[in-house]
Amino acid sequence: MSDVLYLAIVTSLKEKILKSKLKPGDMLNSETSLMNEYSASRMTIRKSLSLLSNEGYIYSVPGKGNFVCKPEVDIFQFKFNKYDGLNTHIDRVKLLSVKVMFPPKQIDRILNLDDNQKAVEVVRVLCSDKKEIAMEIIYLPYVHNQPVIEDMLKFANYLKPVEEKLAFVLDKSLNISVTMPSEEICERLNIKINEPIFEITEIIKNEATNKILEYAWFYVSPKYLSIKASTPKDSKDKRIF
Amino acid sequence: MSDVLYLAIVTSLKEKILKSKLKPGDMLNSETSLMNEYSASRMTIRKSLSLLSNEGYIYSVPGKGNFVCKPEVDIFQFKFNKYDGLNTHIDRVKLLSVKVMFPPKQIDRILNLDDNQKAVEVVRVLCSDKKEIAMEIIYLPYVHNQPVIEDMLKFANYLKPVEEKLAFVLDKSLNISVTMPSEEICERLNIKINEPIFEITEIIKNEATNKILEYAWFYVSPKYLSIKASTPKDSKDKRIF
DNA sequence: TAGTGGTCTAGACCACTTC
DNA sequence: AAGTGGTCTAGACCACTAA
Repeated sequence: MSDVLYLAIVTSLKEKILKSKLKPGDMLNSETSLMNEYSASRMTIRKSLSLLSNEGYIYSVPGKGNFVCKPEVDIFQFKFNKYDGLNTHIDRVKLLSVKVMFPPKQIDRILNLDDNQKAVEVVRVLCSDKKEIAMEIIYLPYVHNQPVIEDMLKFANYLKPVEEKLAFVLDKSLNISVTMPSEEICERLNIKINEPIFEITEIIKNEATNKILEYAWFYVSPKYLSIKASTPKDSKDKRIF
Repeated sequence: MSDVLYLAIVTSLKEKILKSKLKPGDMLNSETSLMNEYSASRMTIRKSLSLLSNEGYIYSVPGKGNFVCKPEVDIFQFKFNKYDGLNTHIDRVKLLSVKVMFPPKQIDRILNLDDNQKAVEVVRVLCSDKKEIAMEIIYLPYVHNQPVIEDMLKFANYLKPVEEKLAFVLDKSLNISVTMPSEEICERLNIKINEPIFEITEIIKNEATNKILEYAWFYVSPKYLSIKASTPKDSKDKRIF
C-alpha cells in the first residue's frame, strides 16, 4: 500500500467507494470500528477521514456517523488571464483613450460609486507581434491620485500590484458570452464581418471591503482564446517556485 | 473570536495574512512557537495549519517551516450541465438520428477505439416548451448490448446512471468556443443567419480505466446559455439533501 | 443510556534542514 | 547537534443522536 498508515487507510476506503462497496449516502463504519479494522489510533483514523472529506468523498454528521458524498459532476475549472493566457503572447498594450467621467447608469450601478464620485474609463488594445488581438473597455472608481491609473499607462496587467497586495481577498467573476464584433472592433482587430467573437465581462471585487475594483469588457476572437475547462482534481501543489 | 480554539487560531493567522503582516513567501513562526503563542498543544496548532493549507493560504516544507502561499488569482469555477443548466428548462429531447458506424478518423483518434470497434453517433435536439433550443452530436464507443444506448432513447441525461455509478472517477473536460451556425442548425434552432452561437465540445472519461465514455459537440445560442464563472470560495458544503 | 463524532492534551519517534 | 515539520499513540471530556 503505502509506507504511511493514514494514507494506506485513505487508499483502502477510497477503493471501497470507487468499487461501489460503499455507495453515496452509505454510512462508513464508526471511527471505533475503523480503529480495530486498521489497528490504528483514533487520531490516525480521523486524519484519514479528514483527507477523504477534503477531497469530496465523505462528510460527517455529529452524533451519527461518516457518510459517502453524492458527488458533484458538473463543476468545471479553468485558468483565465487576459494578459497571459491567450494563445499568443501579448507584447504590447495600446492605450486608445482614458476618460474621467460620470459613467452611464448601468456602470454606475455596478461600480456602486459614492454620490458625485467619478469613474475612469479606459479603452485599450492588446497586441502581439504588431497585430491587434483583443480590445478591452475598463471602468474603475476614480480615486484622486490613485496609483492604479499610472500603472494603467505603464503595465499590461495594471492590477498586478493590487493583486499581489490583496491577493487573498480578491473576488473575480466572469460572464462569458459570444457576439458579433462592432464595426470599430472589426476594423481594429482585423476581423471579418461574419466572424463571431468572445465577449467577456469581468468584475473584480475586494471581498474584505466589498468594493468593486474593476468592471471590464473584453473582446477577443476565438482564434486567440480557447477556454478549456475540466473537473477539478484532488491534488493541489501550492508551493512557490 | 470563536468558541473553538483551532478556529480562533485560524482566524488570527488569516488576519495576519490578509493584513499583510505575513506576506507571500514569509515563514510562519514554528509550531513550537505557535504552541506558546496560543497556549495550545501541537496537534491543535497542526489542525489550524492544516485548515489554512487546505484553503490555499499556506504550505509547509519539512525540516524548514510553514510558509505563506503565493495565491492563485486566475483560477475560475463554474457549473455546467447541458440538460439542467441552461437559462430555460429542457422538457423534451428529440432524437434526430442514431447510427452505428466506423467514425471519421478525427473521432476515432479521440475515442481511442479498438481495431474494428464501431462507434455510435447520435444527433439530438433539446427542446423547451416546444421550441428547439440546442443541438448535440454525440459519439460513444459501441459496445454490444450497452444499456447506454437504450438510455439515450429514453432520457435527456442518458449518462445519469453511469454518472451515479462512476461518479468519483469521471473526468469531464470542455472546450468552449464560438462559431456561426451551419444552415442546418440555423433552421432547426430558429437562429438568424448573423447570430453567433456557442460551440462546446465535451469529453467524458473514466479515470480508472482511462477509457473515453463520450465525445460530444454541443451548439446553443447565448440567449439560452450564459457562462458565469468565479474564483472558488473556501467553504464547501458536501452534504446530501 | 450507549454510541457517535468534535475537540484537545502530552507525550513519543522519525526524517529532514541548517549550522 | 539543534530545530523543523510528519506521523502516531492513548488517553480525556464534550455535545449530539437514537432507542
